[in-house]
Amino acid sequence: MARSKNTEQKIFDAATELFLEKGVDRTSVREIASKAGINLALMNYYFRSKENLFDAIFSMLVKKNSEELIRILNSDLGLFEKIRQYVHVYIDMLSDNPLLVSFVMAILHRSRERITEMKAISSLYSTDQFTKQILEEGKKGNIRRTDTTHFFVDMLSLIAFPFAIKTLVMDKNSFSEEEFSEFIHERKERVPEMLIESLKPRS
Amino acid sequence: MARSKNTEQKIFDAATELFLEKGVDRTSVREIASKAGINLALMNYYFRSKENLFDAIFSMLVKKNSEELIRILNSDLGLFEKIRQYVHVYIDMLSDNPLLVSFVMAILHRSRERITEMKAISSLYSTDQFTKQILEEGKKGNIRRTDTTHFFVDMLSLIAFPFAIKTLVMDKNSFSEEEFSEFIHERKERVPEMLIESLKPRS
DNA sequence: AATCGTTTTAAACATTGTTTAAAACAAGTA
DNA sequence: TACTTGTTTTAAACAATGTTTAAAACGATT
Repeated sequence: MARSKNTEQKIFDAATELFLEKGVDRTSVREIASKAGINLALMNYYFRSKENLFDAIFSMLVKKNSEELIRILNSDLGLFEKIRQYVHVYIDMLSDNPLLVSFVMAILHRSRERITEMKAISSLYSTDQFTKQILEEGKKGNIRRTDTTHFFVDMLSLIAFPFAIKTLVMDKNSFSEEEFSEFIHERKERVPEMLIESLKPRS
Repeated sequence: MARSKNTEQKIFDAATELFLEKGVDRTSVREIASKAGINLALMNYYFRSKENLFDAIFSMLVKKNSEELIRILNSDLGLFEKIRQYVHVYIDMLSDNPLLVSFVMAILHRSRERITEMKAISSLYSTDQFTKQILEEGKKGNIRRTDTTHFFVDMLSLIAFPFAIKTLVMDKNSFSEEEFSEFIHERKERVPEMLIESLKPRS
């Protein structure tokens, strides 16, 4: 049996917090060990290396946060309502974990060559159903014919980027944390309307 | 006189390339010295520390790339034409330096607490003229009344974020470098039209 | 209480950013 | 030339990093 309740989990939790807060490369193993209250070498005992620990944490974060989003995309909601729900849930999720975007961005830059092998990433890719829906509505004439890749990128950009530049936005507008939250809250209405507007046939 | 042509510049150039490519924290001083063909200790002789060298490089990159953008924002172009030019020039600039966005994103996460003191950043803030223009056009009824902060964030998001997730977009769509360039090229028309559309009075 | 596999520990290792003190150099001065 | 002065370069050492190792401590089974 384990001597203490669950050493592996303690390492995992401490590292998750530190990685999100300070970034992987600026978090030392000794810092993780100290926060978890364990011996330095136990990190290498349970996870083979710091990089391996990071991979595990990254996978967990992506999986935990992407499942509900994928469910919405693959649901049989109407297109406009689906867009509204997706944006709403996505922004709420990032509001709960505002460091997630910057963290993922940093990772995309940091491990560019390893992206393809990071299985967790591909779980974000299930847009087939959503893509088909846009194309069909286009054929029916209910919306403008739209490049689905562009549209999805537009949607992700409007949702996620503001979190990545949170510091800049707060600094420039002298926002408090509450004011930034309010700003983000407003985007839950604004972004879907903007996206839907861009889909409606030209008047 | 300097023994070799310009050691300081050689360090600066080598570090710039490596920082953009691999990120600051994953670039060692010995690697910089090796690439620049100089002794290890010269980095600390010319720049006081690696962090200091990074600050100098970051300032240079921001200044070099932001001047033309600020000029456009403060010009007396009509609003729609100004938006078209801004997006066009910005995307061209990022196309020439596609690692810039990820680099800046990583920095925003990495040095969150130092952002305010990074003077270079504030040079991106000169949006007063642009903001005033949007408000005035709104009053005149030429466009919808729009929250200027939201609009500027929308614009930046649609311009910059696709570069940050370049790897994902290429991976998902099996894009070659050329195809990604073409994709980005298309956004130079798409993004301004989407933004302008969102400003036009509801039909 | 003896044994076995698992978990934890302290110590050492190579590599990182940084500092130091001496050497090498260019330019001016006698 | 020979000598001095200030700048630039060098090699070596430093503390801190991620990692490995071998031994100790532990819990469970016999």
